[in-house]
Amino acid sequence: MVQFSTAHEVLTVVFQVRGLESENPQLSVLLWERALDPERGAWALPGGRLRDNEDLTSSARRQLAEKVDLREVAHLEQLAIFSDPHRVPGVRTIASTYLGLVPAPAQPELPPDTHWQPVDQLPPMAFDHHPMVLHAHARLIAKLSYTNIGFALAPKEFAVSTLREVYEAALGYQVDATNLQRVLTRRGVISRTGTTAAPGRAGGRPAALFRFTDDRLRVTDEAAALRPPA
Amino acid sequence: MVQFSTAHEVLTVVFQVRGLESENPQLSVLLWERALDPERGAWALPGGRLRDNEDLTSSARRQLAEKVDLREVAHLEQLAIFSDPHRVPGVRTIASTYLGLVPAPAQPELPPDTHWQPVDQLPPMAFDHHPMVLHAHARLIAKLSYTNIGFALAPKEFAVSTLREVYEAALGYQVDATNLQRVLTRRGVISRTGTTAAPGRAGGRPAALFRFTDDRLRVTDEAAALRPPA
DNA sequence: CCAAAAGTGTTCGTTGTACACCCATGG
DNA sequence: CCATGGGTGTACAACGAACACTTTTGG
Repeated sequence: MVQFSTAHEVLTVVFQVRGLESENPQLSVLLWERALDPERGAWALPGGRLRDNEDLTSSARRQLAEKVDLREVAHLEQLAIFSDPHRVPGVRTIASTYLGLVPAPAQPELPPDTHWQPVDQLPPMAFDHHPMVLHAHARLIAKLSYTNIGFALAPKEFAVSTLREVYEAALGYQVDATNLQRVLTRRGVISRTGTTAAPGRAGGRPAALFRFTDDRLRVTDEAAALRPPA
Repeated sequence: MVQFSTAHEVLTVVFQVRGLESENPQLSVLLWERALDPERGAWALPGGRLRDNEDLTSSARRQLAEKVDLREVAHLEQLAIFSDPHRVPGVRTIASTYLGLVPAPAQPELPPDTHWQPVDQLPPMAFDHHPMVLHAHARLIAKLSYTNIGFALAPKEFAVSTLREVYEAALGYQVDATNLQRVLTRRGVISRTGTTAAPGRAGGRPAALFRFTDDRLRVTDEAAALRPPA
């Protein structure tokens, strides 16, 4: 029967803000370089075939753990399905894409063919993986505005200035630290730990430390317009 | 090989606001009643197996056209994938769900086993189709707030009071006609046609007619917070 | 001229942005 | 005591909700 000649793969776009302590932190994607044809030398998203006894989310988690030894994914969500019959050569394969986020300080060990690539300098990519990254990035930018999704990118505890760097890297434009704090505090997204960080060698007032109130995705700005009557 | 024993189906949650000219319009879903086991007598979403040479969107369109003779779908978008290995008995089947919207005046011919069911009075449903409908409804409610998605539910031309009924049915709560007009006009979502509707027999000022400016989905309230600097 | 339906205007609170000003620390 | 970075306060504009008021029709 024809309907059995279709395979299903799961591909995950994993983002992390890297270089926080350096001059310019950057949002980066996890990619691996294909050693074999087709598309030898092109960069691909981590993932692979779906197994019989697992659902898609488990599969995404397993692939990341097995193939790139990455277990510190703080958030994972479905993106779109790519189903063009000719998106890859050979057996027809439908791809389910996921968005995965890794907190900033984590530095997992990576296999030699795997690297973090800044999202604004993507290398030539295999198959239809390039639009997948763009789609994931767009989703991340949107959700930073109306959810607490930043918890999955930021360190456990952080100064507001650090959080600003995380947001700037992910959004791709400058953010006012003052207002970032106000907006996120008003929404209950972040809260003070009570402790402070030591100032740098140049002096300056010690920064109050914050943490994200929740470590699960929450919508914090439900409906801007046409909300239910009070 | 195990990975070939998986089938893929497309299921579409089709919504329409019905009973606009009557006393209480309701948002309704298109469902058909299963005549055979498993789940005989339960209500199911329209859809079916994916063919070799079509992508998911084409498949959804084809299924609706073939099975329920429904061609007037004004908007169609991907929802989630349901991939629990045991979500249906027999061969493992992954379900891709779609949200479809049909404009209010359209009254397509339906097969005898197919009906429009009000979303707040859903009958017992087959497999995992019930959460799919809830998911689609939540998506619709959210998008009514920050996109022009109403174009796919409303008639071509309409008075603001009619549009209010559409929004109220879809959202499930009361909406102020004054503010609905202001918000949608300010965003450029609707615009006047220049013509007016004849008043009813009880009199009253003739209503100005509007239309949706676009007939494709557009985001009209991009980022409420953390938007790029001017 | 009155009821009914539609449309306009006004007020108010909330949210988000921009920016000036004050605070705490190291040298 | 001053540079540096952190934090608070204030002013302003935009948006949306609520509601009173005016306009236009049929009887």
